[in-house]
Amino acid sequence: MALADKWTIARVLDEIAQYIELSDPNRFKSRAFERAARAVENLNEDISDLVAAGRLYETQGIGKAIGPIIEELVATGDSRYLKDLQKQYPAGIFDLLRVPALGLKKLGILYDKLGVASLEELELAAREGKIAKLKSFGPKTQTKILEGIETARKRESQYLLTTGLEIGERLRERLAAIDEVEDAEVTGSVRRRLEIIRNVNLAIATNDSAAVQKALKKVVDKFEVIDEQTVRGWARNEMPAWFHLSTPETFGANVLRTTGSAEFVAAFEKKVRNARLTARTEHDLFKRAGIPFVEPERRESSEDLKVKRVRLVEPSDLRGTFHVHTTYSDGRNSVLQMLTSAKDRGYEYVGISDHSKVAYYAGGLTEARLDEQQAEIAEKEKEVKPLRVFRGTEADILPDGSIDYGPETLKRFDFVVASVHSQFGMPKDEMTERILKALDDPHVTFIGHLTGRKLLVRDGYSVEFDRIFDKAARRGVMIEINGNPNRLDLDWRHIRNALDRGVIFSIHPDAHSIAEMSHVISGTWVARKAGLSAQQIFNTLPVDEVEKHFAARRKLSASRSLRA
DNA sequence: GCCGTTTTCGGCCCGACTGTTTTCAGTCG
Repeated sequence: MALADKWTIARVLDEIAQYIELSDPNRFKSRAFERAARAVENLNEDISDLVAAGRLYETQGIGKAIGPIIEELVATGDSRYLKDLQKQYPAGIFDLLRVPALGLKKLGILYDKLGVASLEELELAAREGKIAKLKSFGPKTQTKILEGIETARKRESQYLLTTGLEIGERLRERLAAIDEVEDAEVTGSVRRRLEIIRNVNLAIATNDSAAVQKALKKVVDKFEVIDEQTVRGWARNEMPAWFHLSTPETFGANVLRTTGSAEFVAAFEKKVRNARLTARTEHDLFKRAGIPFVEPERRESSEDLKVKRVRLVEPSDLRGTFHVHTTYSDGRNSVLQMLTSAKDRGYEYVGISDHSKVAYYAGGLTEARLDEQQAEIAEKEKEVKPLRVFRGTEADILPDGSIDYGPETLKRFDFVVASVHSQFGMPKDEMTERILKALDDPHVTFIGHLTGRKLLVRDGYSVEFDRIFDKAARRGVMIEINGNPNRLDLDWRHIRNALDRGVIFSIHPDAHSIAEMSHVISGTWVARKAGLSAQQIFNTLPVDEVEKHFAARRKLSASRSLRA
């Protein structure tokens, strides 16, 4: 029984690579550790079996230095090599990577020459002008770092929704275990599925708030009583959690009020003329108020009280999905593993799309590798019948707006996800023209992650949405709702506008592993926040209609290239 | 550090951008 599995080992090797990059001028040394980490991840065999059989060193990328580290991890679950490195640097030094323009090399120099290992020390050094004087640094870098610190600070109090969901659910379970707690529910921006949040809220029903307050002290590390009904607490290194207490009889109002948004709640209370309605559940509260129930995702503004209620799309409405990567490019699971996970989700169809040729950094496929990939799909799809497997690609939209691979190769695909992966800094008009030109290519089926944003890391590139939506609608090119929790791109705030202009959406996981197939769920949050029903999502269609659509697109691209 | 030799050193996935440089290193995708 191994004490470390391949994922743990890969993480250790990656961490070692980071430390080496800090200190060692030979960049290829850290690369070697990264390559070994990827090699370990891609093993198809149990790593402890491999070690036991003495065949570890047959793996490409594992040699006489990294091999023993892996053997030690398998045997003891620990690495002395990593521990020594950790001792040489203060904990948390890698947090500084959140400052844009600061990479591992610069971080290494800053620590070496100035002893800088925290945001505060970095800011002080920059303000005193010490950074500009360092070799290979200068005044512009120093200014950039100061700006970067601002960005990092602003983001420090913000968290991804998925983090809030995890913390909220954990707290809810612990609350539910307290005797005096009748009911507990995660509310606030987490319940509204807002993509960026600042805190976690929980509504608690109890007849003994004193006892619950006492018990809460054991649930969190830090604790502050705001008033009789409200307690704020913090778990170590986590965002603040607000606990809102009420009697079981008024729990419905408690849930409504603490779910928010403030604007929505105010509109609700105005509508019922501030009558003090009591109800044990939120649904009862709506009923007593004579207002049709509003899904929590749809409670951002007062307008949400007025719009016509529709049944919002749910994950179970999706009959398949697209934009799935495999080990052929930068995915971590094989073709068969990804197909199997689609089948296990009960899908009728799935579309595989590895990166295109120019995406070297992501292992983009040359035409020769594409042949191999398609041959493997043809072989493995027999094992997952009746799942229908569509052949696709995530093709780069090149800086001039043309699509990577060119028409001869693009013809081979059932669908093409076209995405921007380079030159993010293009001016708005150029970036817009670039995407508009991509929409002219008849091979393009979907536009992937339209704005390229990475939540809390970088803003998306700026584009003129109206022009892109209009043309996408005219050309019959669909726009992806990328469900990766780090992206959630397109932003839900833009979707209603796109819909009014005739755009069709499709919810994709952008999955790089089996686990990431569940990103379609976060994708549905975006769609629900925008008020979309199943009828407005392409991949709720049954497989024969999807096939029909692709066939029609192919005919179109054939006729257009004839005319050209 | 790993690999693979025209076997014990030299190359290692690309390209744009930026700021620091007189020719290139670090960062980002």
